[in-house]
Amino acid sequence: MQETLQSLLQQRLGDALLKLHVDCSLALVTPAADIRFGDYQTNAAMVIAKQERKNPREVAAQLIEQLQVDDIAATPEIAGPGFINFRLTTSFLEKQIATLLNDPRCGVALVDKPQTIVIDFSSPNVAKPMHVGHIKSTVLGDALARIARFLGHHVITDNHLGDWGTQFGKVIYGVKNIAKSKIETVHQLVELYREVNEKEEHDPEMKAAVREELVKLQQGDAENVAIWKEVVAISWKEFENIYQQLNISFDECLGESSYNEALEPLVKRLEQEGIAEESQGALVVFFKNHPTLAEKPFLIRKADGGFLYATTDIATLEYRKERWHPDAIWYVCGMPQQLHFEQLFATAKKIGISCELRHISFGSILGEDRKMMKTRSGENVELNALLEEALDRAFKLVSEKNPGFSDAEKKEIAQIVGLGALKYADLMQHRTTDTIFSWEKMLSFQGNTAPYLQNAYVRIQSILRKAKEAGEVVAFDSIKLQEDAERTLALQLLQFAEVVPAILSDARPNILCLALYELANSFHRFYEQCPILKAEESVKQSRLALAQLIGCVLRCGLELLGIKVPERM
RNA sequence: GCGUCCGUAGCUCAGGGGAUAGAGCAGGGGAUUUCUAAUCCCUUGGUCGCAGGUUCAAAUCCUGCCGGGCGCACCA
Repeated sequence: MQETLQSLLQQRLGDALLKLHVDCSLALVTPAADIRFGDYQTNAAMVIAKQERKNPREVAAQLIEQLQVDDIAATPEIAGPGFINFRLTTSFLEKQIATLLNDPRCGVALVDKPQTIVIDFSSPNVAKPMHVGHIKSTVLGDALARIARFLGHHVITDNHLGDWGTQFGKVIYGVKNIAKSKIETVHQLVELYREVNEKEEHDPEMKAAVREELVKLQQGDAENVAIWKEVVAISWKEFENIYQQLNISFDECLGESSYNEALEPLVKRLEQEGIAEESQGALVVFFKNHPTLAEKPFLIRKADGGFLYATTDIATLEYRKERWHPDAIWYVCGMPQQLHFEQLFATAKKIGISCELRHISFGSILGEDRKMMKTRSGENVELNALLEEALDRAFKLVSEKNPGFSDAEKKEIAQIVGLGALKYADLMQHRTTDTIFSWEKMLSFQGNTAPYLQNAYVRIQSILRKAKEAGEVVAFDSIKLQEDAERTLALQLLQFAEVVPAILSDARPNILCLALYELANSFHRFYEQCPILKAEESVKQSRLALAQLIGCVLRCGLELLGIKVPERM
């Protein structure tokens, strides 16, 4: 297991505590809260002082006497109420940074105990277009999958498509009775659905006919099944196009329809086992002694005998358990569905499914008016339109800056920058905070945005290209950290190994975004202050190597978020 | 009504027991014959919704209140 700076210091602290015969798991080494306090700090003395009713600064002094860090840091200092501050030596940082060169993992260790994790995300509904509401689940789920895989976990991504349900009665009725020509797009399906929906309101006969079509589908009627399959295929074609643009793929796309056969026996079993009971004509699961769910029954069969998405979700859970024996299942799904997942997980407990179940929820996307984002006519904003606008805006941006690029190159760059900006905007905030959608902000070159990070990368590549053209053969074997800017960069580069593993504990890619932003910011400062190509030979070598390393970490970090980097922009 | 999440600078947000609460934008002032200024530097701006409590230490934990979002039986 590779050490990070933090774990190394933590170990040294542990050794010192051992010598003092103190057992204290709360004594933590953390990155310094402020550069004035050095590189890392520990509150160990204060925690121990509390336990043993001693003076914290005295405890700190004793601790420092036992701390063996002279090979890596200056003598630790006591500060404030009893913090111990560590300042790593430059030579140690230089030594450590050398291990990063040529490391494709940028210093990030694999986890000790790989887990099998099923990640359920995206999950759009068939016969409807994907809209803004799907983007967070899709982008966040993909990023988490990439990160978990990178750390060595066995990840199964599963797109739980909404490809079954009452809406198909209407769609099939529409296809059979209303459609004038062959249906080829999701928009036509939506139109059809809308028309049927409106007409059946004041037409009981039609309502009955719609219902009949649904029943026939559920009973396996050949014609209706064929229409259903066609509808799924039309939808999938459009989804696939979006996923392709977003560079997102799935191991499995087991939609709700995959579990049709399992529902009946499942419900019977739950009833027999006394887990579910009848109530007001429906079959429900009660959680009688649960603090908050006591009065919230979980409906698994309607009074009319139909099943619900709760039913499908239980069946899906059992299927996943059986097929993959996962250690964890993550549901990347919006906040409004919290109650549903609490109920689902409580049910899982009742039926003896013990793997870790997490609802990874996230905030909504709001318009600049702070209300749910809608089009002027009050409809959901379609994802297709959103992607198109991202590409458009990015294309204009590139064209302004680099009119000389060919259209093909501009398009390629627009794709990377525009979609990167869109994804990054969904990942850079704490996931539960609502996002206020703003093209201007996400495409800005200032602040914590994808273009800012991509631009840092592009500048690095430009320098490396020039170096190559000038015939520089860079021996990336030694980095000398002379300037403050260089030292800061080295520290941040080494801390990448600490940040990435920390993301999953609370599913928060935003901490990676922040770290990358700070790295890019430090690079830009370094870029202003420290000439690279014009520096004298030995310094040039070191700075080129440092720049290359920054580029690698930026690229690696952005890739973990599902974002690409351009070579020019 | 019950549940749940949230209230931090003019705006958008970090920070979720530790030091003097941080960024970006906006406002003010500077830097460019460039290694891509799509950048950088300096600066103004905050009783962390309010009131109690726990603690050596609270924006952070607990309780109450105020204000908002979302969810609560046959949609997903």
